[in-house]
Amino acid sequence: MAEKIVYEVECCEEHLVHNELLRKVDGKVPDEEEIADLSDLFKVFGDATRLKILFVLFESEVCVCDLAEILNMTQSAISHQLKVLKQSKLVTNRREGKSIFYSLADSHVRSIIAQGREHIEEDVKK
Amino acid sequence: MAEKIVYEVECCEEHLVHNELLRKVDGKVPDEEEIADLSDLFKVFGDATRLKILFVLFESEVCVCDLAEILNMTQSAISHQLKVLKQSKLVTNRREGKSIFYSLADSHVRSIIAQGREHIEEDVKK
DNA sequence: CATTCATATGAACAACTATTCATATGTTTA
DNA sequence: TAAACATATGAATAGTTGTTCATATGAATG
Repeated sequence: MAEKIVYEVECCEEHLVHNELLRKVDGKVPDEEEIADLSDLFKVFGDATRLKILFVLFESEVCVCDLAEILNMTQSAISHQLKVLKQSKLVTNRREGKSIFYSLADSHVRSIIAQGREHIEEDVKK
Repeated sequence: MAEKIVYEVECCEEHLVHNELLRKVDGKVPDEEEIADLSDLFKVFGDATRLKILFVLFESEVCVCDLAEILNMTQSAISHQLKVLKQSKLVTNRREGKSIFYSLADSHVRSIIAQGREHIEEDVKK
């Protein structure tokens, strides 16, 4: 972001705290690349099918056809989504004979989802 | 999910641990409504513009036109995204004269994003 | 080694989403 | 109260994404 920050803001001239604000923000917004990586990661969590897959994997290592059965979806749809999950390194897999077993790759998965659930719970309370 | 679980799995007949697996998973995957709410929440994080807005708001309460300047985007684009952020209760706003100031609504925002960044960092290490 | 089973993959299509443009709403000030 | 300013919003469009269908790959088995 740093390269794009305009150091003299013209709008809202009344409160000229704004240049101070710019100094404060400068360097705190990650660069485009990290922002892109982050948003790509959250996009992966932003799909019902992928979330369901992750919730199943919270309980156990599971093969593709079992995932398809449990979630009542086609093997192809599950396989496509597992590919996405693997590309973002949220899951890993291992072959055992004909089957391929998937499992969680990372502890952040649990905490990210846990925080998301907490946020939603708070909405209900209020 | 509970209502959709098939209790007798036919695929991969070799390892018949599968019905045990189904018992294990049963009830652990949140229902469709919670899954939808969760994925909707993560979709909000899954956009570069909205992430940048949140990073700016980490530093300070900011009005719409300053956000537009800082992020070098049109006021309209920012306004549309602020609406999305507000609908998911990630930000709040208050009016001060002609300006409307936005700020973070929730502490989960920081921890969700922090966990996301940690996950990405790990990728770099390995 | 041909067949079967489990999974992966590419193309196609429908659904969704982010930005732009034009304009509306609401507040202040001259 | 008209003009100027800050923000919001609706419609349109281009780009993205998830599923399906058909098919390919790869391992086990008879």
